Amino acid sequence: MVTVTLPDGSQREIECGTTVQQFAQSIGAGLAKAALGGKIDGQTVDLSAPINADSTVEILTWKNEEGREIFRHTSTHIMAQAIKRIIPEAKLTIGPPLTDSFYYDFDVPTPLTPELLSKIEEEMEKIVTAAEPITRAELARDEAIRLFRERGEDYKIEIINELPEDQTISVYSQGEFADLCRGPHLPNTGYVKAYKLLNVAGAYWRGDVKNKMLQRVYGTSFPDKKALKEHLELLEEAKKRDHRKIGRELDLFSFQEEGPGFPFFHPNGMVLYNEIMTYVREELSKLDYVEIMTPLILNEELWHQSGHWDHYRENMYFTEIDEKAYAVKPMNCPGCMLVFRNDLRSYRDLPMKIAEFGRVHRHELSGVLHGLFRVRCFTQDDAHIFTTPEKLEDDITEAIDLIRRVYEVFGFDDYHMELSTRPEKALGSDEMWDSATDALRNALENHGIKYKLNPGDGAFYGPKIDFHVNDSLNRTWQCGTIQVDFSMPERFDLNYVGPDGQKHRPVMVHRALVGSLERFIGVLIEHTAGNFPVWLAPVQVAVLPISEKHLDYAQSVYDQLRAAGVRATLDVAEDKIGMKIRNAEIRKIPYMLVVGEKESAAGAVSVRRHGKGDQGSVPRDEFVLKIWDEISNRTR
RNA sequence: GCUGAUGUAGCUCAGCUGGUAGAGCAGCUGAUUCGUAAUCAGCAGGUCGUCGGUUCGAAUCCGACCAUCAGCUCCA
Repeated sequence: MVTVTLPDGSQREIECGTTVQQFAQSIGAGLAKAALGGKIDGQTVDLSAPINADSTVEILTWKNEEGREIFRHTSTHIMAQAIKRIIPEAKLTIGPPLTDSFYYDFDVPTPLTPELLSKIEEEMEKIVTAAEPITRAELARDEAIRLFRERGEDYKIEIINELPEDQTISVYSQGEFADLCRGPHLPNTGYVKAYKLLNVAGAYWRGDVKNKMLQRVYGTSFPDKKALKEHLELLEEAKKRDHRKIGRELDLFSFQEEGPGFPFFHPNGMVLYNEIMTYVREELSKLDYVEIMTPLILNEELWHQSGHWDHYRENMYFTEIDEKAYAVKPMNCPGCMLVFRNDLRSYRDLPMKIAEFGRVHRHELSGVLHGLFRVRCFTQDDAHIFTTPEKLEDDITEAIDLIRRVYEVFGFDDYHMELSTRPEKALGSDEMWDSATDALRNALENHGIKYKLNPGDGAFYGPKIDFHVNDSLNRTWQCGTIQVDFSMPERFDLNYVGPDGQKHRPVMVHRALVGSLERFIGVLIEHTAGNFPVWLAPVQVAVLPISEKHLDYAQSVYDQLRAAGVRATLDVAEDKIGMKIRNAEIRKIPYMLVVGEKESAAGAVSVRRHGKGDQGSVPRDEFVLKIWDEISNRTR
């Protein structure tokens, strides 16, 4: 007998060699039915794995992330089996589960077509219906190599050869299909009741452009059809929030063939742009920032000095003026360096916080352009903080607080932070790196902030904290950032005069709150689905006269709103009120004021809130006060 | 940049195997003056992404280019 400890701390005695499946059965039939795999002492295992010693055991179901991974991993094998049946010469590579989907990469003689997907799905159906038992076998290295050589699976052999000597090599089989796989897997293929192949795409072997391009098939799967349907509807819903679509519908911005990757902001989009800048400026002035503006084009020499020519040339645009080489700035820092260096600085000036809404141009690969999320020209709400090593942590803390406050005002809670540390190729001494990394880490931990650690992912000039925000399809985009920089002050020979009368080298921090205004606006659009809070809405109020007879009164209401600084429109069209409301609703205007006979007699307005319907009639002055309050407080 | 897909009116889309383009919405004009998500009628709008080729004839077939979309991190 062995003693099994469950996650809740309770213990059970069971016979040695009992499988996870049997153990689940002994707890309850329901659990046994829901079980997808197990976890013995923290190690995920098949349901058929025996429990051979005293251990902690957890039964994994759809509710556990690991359970879902097992489920998706088996799904990817089923898909691979189906594809091997249709294209026998397809070579298997890797096929992992993702958060809510899975994929498998194949080396195939001709690219897969979307039409093939339904054929593959039909074949998968057969495999699922057959409920093929899935078996695990542990093989010696040479046996495994022989097996995959016979099957012509060159990539699997490559993988085996790279596995450490002491690694157990396991092969999972179902019917005629066998795959090198660590597992664990479901007991049979019948578990995967609902699945859908989503798309095909190219992907490089091991993600390296130098390698051969493989064909990747994406799919998703669920234990039942209902869950699959809900998931697909969610994807559909997310597409409706796509900022590119809403940007067109609300006439916020456009892209033109004449400038791929260079967004054109329309009047409505400019309102968002300017409101964001106004708000950020308010926050900056509270913290004693100063603001500068530096040129877009600067002599190429500067970029040699800054190191961008060495490290960032590929992404830069170059030009010539009076037969001299110039570059369009991809970052704002060098310009700011020149401003700092333009004067003698005292320790009394530090920390010196210099902000710039800097417009930068970067040559991104054509294939990665993506609406406002990935553009070739954007404005950063940049700032460079010149400080001393002693004050560094306080300045970082202030920046973190600022970023979080700003995100809160915009209604964001779906973001996470990542701390990136020293990469292989790095400038500066170990001590500098350690103290800067500590400053960042302490600032995070003193706030009790959870963060993801990216060892070796820092910039060559210093460690950083990045803020990542999720889009409607759960893709993450970097927005805010706080980066410590040892390199720039050195390269530009920046100094300040200390209390001792000697020259000292300042520490520099780059920081951006929303990052790229363009990207942030994109995220904001998806986050709100275009239903902006009143303070941001391009049009805040639509005044809708019932008929021409009420135009004069409507005009006076409109004038009053405009005089109060409210962005209002007056709908003078000869439409019925239903049509005017519909038009305003479609444009997602937060407030509609219906004015007719009753209102003009009472000096009132009938308020209709976007998406919420009629809110009843209020005196016009009262409405103006209320909306003014909402705007100036930036109510979410 | 690479792989695949797509490109027809401002928007959304139709146009089978080649026979010189069509709808709805939006726009304009007129009628209607109306109470909380679409009043009626008429008009106008496209060198079918660009350039080249095949053909008596190309939106349709072929090629190149441009743009857009998905993917190119998840390690058996």
